[in-house]
Amino acid sequence: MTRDDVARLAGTSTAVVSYVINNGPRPVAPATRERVLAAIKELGYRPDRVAQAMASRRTDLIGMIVPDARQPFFAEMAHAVEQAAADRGKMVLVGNSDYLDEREVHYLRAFLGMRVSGLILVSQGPSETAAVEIDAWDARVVLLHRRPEAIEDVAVVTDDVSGAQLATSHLLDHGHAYVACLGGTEETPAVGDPVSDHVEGWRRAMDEAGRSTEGRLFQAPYNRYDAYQVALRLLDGPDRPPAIVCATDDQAIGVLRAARELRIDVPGGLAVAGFDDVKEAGLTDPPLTTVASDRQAMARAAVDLVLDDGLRVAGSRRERLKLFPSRLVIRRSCGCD
Amino acid sequence: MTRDDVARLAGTSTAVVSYVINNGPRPVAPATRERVLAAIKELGYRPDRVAQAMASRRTDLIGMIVPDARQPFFAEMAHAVEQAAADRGKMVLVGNSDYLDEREVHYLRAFLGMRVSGLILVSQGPSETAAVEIDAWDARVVLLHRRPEAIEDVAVVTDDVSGAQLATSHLLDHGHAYVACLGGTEETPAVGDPVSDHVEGWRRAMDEAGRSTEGRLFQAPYNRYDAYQVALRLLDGPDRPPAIVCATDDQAIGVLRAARELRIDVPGGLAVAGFDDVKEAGLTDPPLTTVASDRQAMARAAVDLVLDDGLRVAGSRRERLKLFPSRLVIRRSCGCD
DNA sequence: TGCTTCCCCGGAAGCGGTGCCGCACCGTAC
DNA sequence: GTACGGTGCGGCACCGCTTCCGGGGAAGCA
Repeated sequence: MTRDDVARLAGTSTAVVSYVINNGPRPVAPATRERVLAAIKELGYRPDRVAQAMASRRTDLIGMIVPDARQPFFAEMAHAVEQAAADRGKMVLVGNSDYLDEREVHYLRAFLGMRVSGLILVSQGPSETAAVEIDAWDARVVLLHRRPEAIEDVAVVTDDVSGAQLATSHLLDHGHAYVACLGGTEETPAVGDPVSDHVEGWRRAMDEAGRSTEGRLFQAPYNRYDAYQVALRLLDGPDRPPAIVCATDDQAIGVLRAARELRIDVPGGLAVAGFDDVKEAGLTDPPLTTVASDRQAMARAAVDLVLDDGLRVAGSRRERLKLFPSRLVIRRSCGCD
Repeated sequence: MTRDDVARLAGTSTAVVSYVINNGPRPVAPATRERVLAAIKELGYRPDRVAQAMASRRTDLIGMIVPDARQPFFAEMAHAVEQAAADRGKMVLVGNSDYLDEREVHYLRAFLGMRVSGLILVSQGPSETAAVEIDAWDARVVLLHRRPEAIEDVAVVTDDVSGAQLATSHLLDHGHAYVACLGGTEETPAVGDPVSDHVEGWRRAMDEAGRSTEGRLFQAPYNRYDAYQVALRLLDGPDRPPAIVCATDDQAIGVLRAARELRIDVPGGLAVAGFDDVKEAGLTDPPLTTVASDRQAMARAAVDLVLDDGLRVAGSRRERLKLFPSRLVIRRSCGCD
């Protein structure tokens, strides 16, 4: 089934079939349109998207790369983006980098080669190869959630510094001597990594309260399983911290699990706060106090930026930034209630 | 940058460039090949995948449709498929149907229009529209995990009946008077729905042990959040069941959470078993006894079937089935240890 | 040396659409 | 009756790549 068949049956040219399918670029007389539509239906004709993409040099695809869609936060993010894109008639292809630069670039190349109309990148590492690939293709990219230094493109991120500060202060307000911080795995996380911002926010809050941060920053991968292992060791020691802010909810869930294992009461013996407000945060025991931002709105912003020409704005990195506010969601793991 | 540029720089024809890129279909003299490769590198040429797809009438894409990739089970399944496909040089596009027939068909059409080389369908509802769409396109489809009656294609599924039977018997062996079952939401789940098989397995085990199943089957959506709500009501009643087998681990997690809320000790006051063995099952409190199957192998089988011509086999539905065994993973929620 | 045979390579015809450009036809103004 | 503007369609040149087919040159053989 090709346009030719349709054109023949409708007794028109193939051009007219195109005009009808795309509502343009030239008008078609109502009667002709009807004939074409009828022929399409009769033959069960479906335009070949590949051929359309080839000829029109565009697609209604958006590529999205995330570190690992099995983690709830990324899964929810991807879902939000999918919805926002669907609202604008676009489809999202998502690829998992598995926290590997190499796979990130692999998907980047693959998506770009597929002529996606834009790319939403929830980056992981330093992404230097990704950066060169991006401007080799002169691709339309928006960074979401993380903002690696190597990549200059427009970014949609949350105010992680304030968020962490909020959470830390809140924990401090509960009267704890200090608050430990569970960051990412990197010794010195790159600028643009939300986790480094979390750490920064935590530092500020601690400083303001006049507490030392010395030796109170711990490292764990962002997922609950590894964080659980780390927390097991951390909480079992002699100087167990009275409170912990985590860089992600998933880590916090691991901490909660470790605390239960060790029969440490939360929040009685240990206060915990997370970050991201994943859906599950409401169903942990105790429910997790965490830092939220408007995921829907961020997804929409990212999609809008990538589709409209919001990307090509000039200006410094700071200006090419869409910063969403963080707010504290108080549940019970902090000691409230 | 097109092939023409490469050909010009290398001093060959465009055909030769193709031969080099694809290692065929005709051989190229080593010296020529080198020149072409050098030109490609110098220009930073990347073949246009869309044009390749258009000309060759194939892609290295596999479409996959799942109900909701935010649920751990589907996320893990998708990940396994992604890996299996990557091993064979293919890329997977995944779409979420959100349990809506309409969106399932939407993705089906979209993927088919993109000329994917095959489709792996983790279906949800009855999928009748999906079925007509599939043979309208004469698409290469393999069903994974679920097997709606409307779709005739080859399926890769687990032996859910035995699995549920195993789990139920095990719970019974712990001496409980009976085992309740938490199934899906449908009054009469369609044939091919694993959940209906779970229920069937549960029935058999109960029958064998001479226990009545009357009024002991309950309904809940497959996710932890809704299952939690259902469990809250179920467990709070006067005749709380002594043991429950759930149709999915996610439901079981919801049940565990509800039990904790109600201060019911698991497994002391309530034994629980799940189904699927998602990663998280090892990290619940208590760790979840569940039914596992080899997800890796199933993913590989699905990918192999969809890519090779395993699909076109004749034979009855029963013959067009790849059944993977279920095995019981004993942890602590059942009362062991 | 003349004729096959084989190996490499190039020309060119698609793949299934898009969309520019121009033509034919009709109605209106003069 | 001729000139003219507008409207609706159709011809056709692409988009960038694959791959068939055939030609030309070198090597092999008599």
